[in-house]
Amino acid sequence: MPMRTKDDTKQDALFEATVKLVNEIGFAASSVSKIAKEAGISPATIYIYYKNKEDLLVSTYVEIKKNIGRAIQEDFDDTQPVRNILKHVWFRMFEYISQHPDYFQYTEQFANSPYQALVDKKEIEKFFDPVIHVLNRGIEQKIIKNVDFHILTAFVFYPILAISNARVCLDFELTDQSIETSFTMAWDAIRL
Amino acid sequence: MPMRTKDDTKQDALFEATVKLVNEIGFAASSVSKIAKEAGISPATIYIYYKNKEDLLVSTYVEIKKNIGRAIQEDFDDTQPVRNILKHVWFRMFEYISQHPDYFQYTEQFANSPYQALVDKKEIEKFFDPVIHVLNRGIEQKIIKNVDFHILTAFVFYPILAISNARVCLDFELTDQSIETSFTMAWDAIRL
Amino acid sequence: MPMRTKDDTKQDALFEATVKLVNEIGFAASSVSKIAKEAGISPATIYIYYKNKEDLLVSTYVEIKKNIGRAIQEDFDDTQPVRNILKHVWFRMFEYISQHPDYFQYTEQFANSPYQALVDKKEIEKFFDPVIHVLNRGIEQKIIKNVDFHILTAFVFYPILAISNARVCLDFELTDQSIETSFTMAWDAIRL
Amino acid sequence: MPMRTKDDTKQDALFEATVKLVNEIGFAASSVSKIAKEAGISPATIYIYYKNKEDLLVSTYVEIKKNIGRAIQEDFDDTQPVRNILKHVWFRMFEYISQHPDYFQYTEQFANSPYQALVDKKEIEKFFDPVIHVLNRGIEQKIIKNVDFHILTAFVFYPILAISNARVCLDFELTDQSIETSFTMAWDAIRL
DNA sequence: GATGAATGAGTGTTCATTCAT
DNA sequence: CATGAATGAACACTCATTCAT
Repeated sequence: MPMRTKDDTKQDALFEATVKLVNEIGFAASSVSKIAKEAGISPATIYIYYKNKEDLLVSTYVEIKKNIGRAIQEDFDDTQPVRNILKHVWFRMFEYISQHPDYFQYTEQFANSPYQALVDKKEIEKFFDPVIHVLNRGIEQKIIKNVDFHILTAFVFYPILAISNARVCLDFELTDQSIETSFTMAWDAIRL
Repeated sequence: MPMRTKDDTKQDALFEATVKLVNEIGFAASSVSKIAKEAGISPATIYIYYKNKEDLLVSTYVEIKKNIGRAIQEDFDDTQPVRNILKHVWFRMFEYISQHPDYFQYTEQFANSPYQALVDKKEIEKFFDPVIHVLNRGIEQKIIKNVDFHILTAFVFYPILAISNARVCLDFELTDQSIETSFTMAWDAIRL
Repeated sequence: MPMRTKDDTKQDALFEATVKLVNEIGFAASSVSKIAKEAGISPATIYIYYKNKEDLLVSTYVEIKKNIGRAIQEDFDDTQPVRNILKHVWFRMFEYISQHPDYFQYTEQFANSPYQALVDKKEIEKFFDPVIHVLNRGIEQKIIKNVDFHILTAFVFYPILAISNARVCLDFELTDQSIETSFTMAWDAIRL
Repeated sequence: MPMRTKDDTKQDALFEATVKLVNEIGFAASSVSKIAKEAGISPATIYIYYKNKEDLLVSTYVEIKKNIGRAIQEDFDDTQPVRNILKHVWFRMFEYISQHPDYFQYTEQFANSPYQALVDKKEIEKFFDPVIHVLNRGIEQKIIKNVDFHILTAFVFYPILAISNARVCLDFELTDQSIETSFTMAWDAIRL
């Protein structure tokens, strides 16, 4: 949590530099000084905006998660049927990852690092509350299988990550048709 | 030309120490000397068994993947219907992850680290050939949706990881019933 | 943009420590940490002033060579006859080596180490240009034998090193008379 | 001083490997294991033939010096006039260095390393006794300047090293004529 | 005699962080 | 607010040497 002060451009540069470097050379190799150099500032300056390296990395993660949460809730229409809403959210998420593969990749690396333990899970879940709400509604309406929330997301959203990962890492190409099919598969998995 | 012989227990200890430490403190923090200390040997000794740190980590990963591949092919019966085989494999994998959460978690961390790029993907895929074969058979028999292999696995196997991850990281409990349901969901996702 | 300024005394101490240690324990044994300890600074600090160990050693060499070049050109009088100039230079060099046996010994060790290959030979030769000029003048005036510059210096200056080396290493004593004779020998070697 | 045992070929290989490696990568970088690998034997085997690394390097040096001493005394004819003998020796030495630039370069590196202090100077000088004898005869016969032996060799033999070094390191070419002249210069330097 | 395994001590270098300016 | 200088601690790795076989 940065203590917002004068120079927002520095903080933005820092955010971008962190994501870029972690994607390029990995978590372990992304040192404070390298990030600082990438952002065009002094290593010491980082400690004005963030408590320490951990804080920088965690804050960057939370920031991206917030962005994703915001993105999938754009044009969110609670009056629609459950399937429509989920499809909307699903495509929004897919789109976000496609447009920001670097942000997405950062979260993937982060989520499998020990830093993950330092994140306030409640704060993250907050960003995704509306989606949880819709899933619960689907269960109540006997449209969706009555299983734990974790299992549902494992079939709805986790595959997006897997597919995106394959796309990013293995240069695997996706047609519009197969994206459409993918959502159908997600829906088939959870619907009653 | 006689000589002192290589000590198999040392290499085993090294394997276990690597997995344990990476799980406990993460990839980045797992230094060669810490791994050596955990294994009860000198850091220098590691370089007798492995070319360098990278080789140690990659070899450990490949070893686990090989184990998983072996595990899911136990009692593999190609004469069975596609669904039965997949269910068998699915449960085998679930069981393996449940019994070796540390091995599994290591692969998860590894797969999202920059080391991942160093693995010979073909070698890994080899271990999972029979499964790929069954999926293809399902497609030919018009039992399974005709989409890319990456997408199919994203819905069949990736959710296992997500669910297991939740179990490991969030102490989320699973009933036999919900495991059963989970496979049904995987199958519903991919079946025609 | 204020900052802490670089400490000139540190770099001087580093220079002296490098020379001293290389003379005492040799090139191979002079590790970065030993040099740092001798200079009274942290090993890490060296990397603020020099790119790496190689840079430290090469820079130290070039610095000494520059000093020698400067020393032998003091009171250099181009209007004098060739022999007088050479005698002046010869004695200046002899004096420098006598007064700075450690600097001189450093260059001797360096010149026979693999680091030698990393030095910009042109840059070094620049420091000795006037001397080369005088030798050429002597050749033109038919006072000095018309042979390659390398051979001339091999007889004029290289013996100084040999004699000085003997003095430093073997505690061999030199009288003023024998120094005088030594120059005569150098001159006899090259004069026509 | 190796304790000559069964396998002389191993010791020869060791000698050649040591010289080769020191020339290629320098003194500091020439580790025992690298030398062993170059010689095609185990590092441990070196300790059968030599007390330690130092012993290996020093013995190799002494061996080469002995060879040089032997070489310059070939066809040595004590009945000849002083100048003829010196010329003979001078050319023999020049020839040896030309034919064994690697051996020569090893001695140059060694003589400027701290190992040099470990050599029994008397033992080396022994190999060159006849030459010293001739120089003394020249002084007695008032043919050669009456100065210390170190100064005489500094002008007779040291320039050979300087010229050879230039040849080896700087690809500087020598004609037969200039070799002839070089000896004349050496002689001019020391003759009365 | 000869080996590869094994290691404590050390290598050059980078780290996250602090501090005087 | 922002900096480059400074560092103790750690890094991955190699060293010379010993030892059981």
